[in-house]
Amino acid sequence: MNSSAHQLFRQQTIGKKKRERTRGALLDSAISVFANKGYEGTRISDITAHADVANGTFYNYYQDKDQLLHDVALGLAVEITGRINEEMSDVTHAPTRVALATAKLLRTSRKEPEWLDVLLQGAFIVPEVQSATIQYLRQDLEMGVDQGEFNVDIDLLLVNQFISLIRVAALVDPTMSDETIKSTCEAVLRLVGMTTANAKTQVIAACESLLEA
Amino acid sequence: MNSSAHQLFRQQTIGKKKRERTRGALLDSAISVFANKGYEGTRISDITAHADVANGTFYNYYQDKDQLLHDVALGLAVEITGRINEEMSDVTHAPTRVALATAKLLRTSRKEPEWLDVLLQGAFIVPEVQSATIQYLRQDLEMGVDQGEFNVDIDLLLVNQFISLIRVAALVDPTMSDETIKSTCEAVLRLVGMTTANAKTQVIAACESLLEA
DNA sequence: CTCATTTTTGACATATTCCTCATTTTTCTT
DNA sequence: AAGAAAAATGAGGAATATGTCAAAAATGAG
Repeated sequence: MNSSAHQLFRQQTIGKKKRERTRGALLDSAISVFANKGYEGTRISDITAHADVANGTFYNYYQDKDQLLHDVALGLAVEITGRINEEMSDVTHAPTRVALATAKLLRTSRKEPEWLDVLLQGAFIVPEVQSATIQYLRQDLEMGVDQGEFNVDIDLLLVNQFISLIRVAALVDPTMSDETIKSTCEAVLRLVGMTTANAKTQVIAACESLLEA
Repeated sequence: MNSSAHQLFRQQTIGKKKRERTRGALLDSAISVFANKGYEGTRISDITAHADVANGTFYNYYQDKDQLLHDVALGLAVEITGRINEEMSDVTHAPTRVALATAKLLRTSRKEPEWLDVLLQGAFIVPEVQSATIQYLRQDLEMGVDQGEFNVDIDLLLVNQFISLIRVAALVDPTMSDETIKSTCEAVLRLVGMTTANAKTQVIAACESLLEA
């Protein structure tokens, strides 16, 4: 086995001691297996087989699947939100930030569909991952209200509605076409109270560099 | 065992032959167990124990869990959408229909949280249940566009976004407060392109008889 | 009530997964 | 290169689940 396209955690552990490298292999394998079989449907042996290590090796690193999901999903959350926020450090217009972040996230999912899948599974199971995921989003939403662009109460329900629109995009169109990305960006802007027309305009402006047509 | 509050399928099979009554008991038990342990996490023995029948009895009725989920979720879909549609047969204003249907569905979930939970699990796993669930919704959405009230393209993505907002309400607030119901109704109307203000007005008008405050 | 038919039962054989740990292999420091 | 420490191994015992079936029990039509 060990035929993952991605290498997120192994990349991070190159050069380090064997212990960290094996952990990286387990984490990378967990991404693939969780994404393909779902968290519940995943057996420990699926992960060790995928990582090309013996069954017992798993238990040198984790006590159970939950701990593994925790580490994997949190690692993904840090990686993904970190990248996106970095790339948007100079954007101060809230609708632009929200549209851009959504588009960038969904584009990540086009390249690495497993990442978003596992991140979202984690966000709905591990509270700590949910917090990490929500954190930046909530800031941008409140910024939008302060700027008078968004017209809606920001609460836990709204933030979860937002995340669920992301999830649906990945579910309905796993190839994540530009069309799906644009539609989703527009939908989240409508959700936060922008008009259909404004949402369209914002998405075109914010994503012209990211997307075609 | 057999301590369900609800009695949906047993109610439907009272007076019929033993075979149908046992099937009803299995279906009712499946609702409770699927809702509490999730489809993947459910063991056949959980269901037979809950239904107060022997292990082998399950196999007199179903070959596997999938078939059971199919029957349960489809039965719930028919029951729930049937009731709601009947109660709205005289409503022709699309925004009112959508707000009302959403509010009624979520109120059902307050009384029988397990029903909506299992229905949605089914909708994401069994294609036939998804079709049954989407059917009426899509009609109302297209009606809203024709009436010039909704301002958005109706496609599979949108319909799934709609359903996911329902799901989130149940997830974030299992008690399903009036507040959550109203917020969700407003969110779905914003999603289909109404302004925040219009959405609020519509929800108040449509749901004044259903909800307090 | 009778008894052929239908339905239920639960022990059991099979299969799967988990987790441990004594042993082997690898790592890497000196 | 030697050798102590670290890591990996995989056989196997314990626990859990599945699906079968001959026998027992319940049903309900006449």
